[in-house]
Amino acid sequence: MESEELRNAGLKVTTPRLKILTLLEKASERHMTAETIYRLLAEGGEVIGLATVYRALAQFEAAGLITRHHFDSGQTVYELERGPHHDHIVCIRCGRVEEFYDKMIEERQREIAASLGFTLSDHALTLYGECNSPDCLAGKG
Amino acid sequence: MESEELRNAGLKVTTPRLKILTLLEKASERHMTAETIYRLLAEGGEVIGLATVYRALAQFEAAGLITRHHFDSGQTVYELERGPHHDHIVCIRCGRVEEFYDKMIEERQREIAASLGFTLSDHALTLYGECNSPDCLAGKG
DNA sequence: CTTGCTTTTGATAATCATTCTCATCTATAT
DNA sequence: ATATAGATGAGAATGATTATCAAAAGCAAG
Repeated sequence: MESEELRNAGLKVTTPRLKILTLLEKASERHMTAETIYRLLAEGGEVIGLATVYRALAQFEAAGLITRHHFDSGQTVYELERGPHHDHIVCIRCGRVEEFYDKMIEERQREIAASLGFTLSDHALTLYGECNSPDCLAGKG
Repeated sequence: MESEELRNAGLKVTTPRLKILTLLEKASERHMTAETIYRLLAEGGEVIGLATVYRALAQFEAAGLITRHHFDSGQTVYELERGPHHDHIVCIRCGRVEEFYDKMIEERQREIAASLGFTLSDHALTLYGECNSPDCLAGKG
């Protein structure tokens, strides 16, 4: 239950936090902007202040519940942290996001960082291209 | 000469554009924010409107003269396009940026995109870690 | 090398995403 | 039920970037 997750993260269990966390778990789209989360909640009748949405997202991120991504479009998107690490591929036409994991790339990154004298702590890999899904080719995807 | 580059890019040769392009070519730091470019020019006695800096950078990017990067800090940095493609590794302590190119990673990316049904057009790979340079370990790097 | 027309520039207003402020409200321990 | 630290919401503030518009500069023609 979401209450547990919040408690474990050292956060008080409040209505706004529960609503936001639940949305992140239930929404069909895994990668959302703060604005989108705010809007989806409002459309569902749950009006939560935008500032509260930003605050909760920052706290969830600090607690490791979610991850923040900066794609090249400049938008900041949040994603519920579940399952193992993965990278992203974004469709430049319809914006759809897919995930992937590649062991070889992960290993090479560590080698490269080491060879440059860095202690690797994180990385961001995003591929951009055109997904050729029917929806995308049609118009809006 | 820079005038040529501007003309080839289909841009009129103007003083502000020349100054900005020259700075990008001469500066010791290859990755700069618009604000930094503005400040460096001002310090060098070349006061150019900040709006003009942004405009010129956008035009240079459209012309393929420079590239824009979004690192996870959220800041937008511009880099003169010279030499072949490369990716970046950023020190999370001092902000230093190094470049690298890895053929194996490049190839895997193409394979991954294809396997997911995408036509790859671009990618952004940035590693984050601590560079262990003396300057960085000291204090400011 | 002046004229005229188009583009560019600079100062500043506007916009957008995000964070801050602060008075009010709520979760939770007692 | 009560006290209190922490959370919320509305809107102001901030920072980065873009838009507006009058004045200035580039460039082609005479």
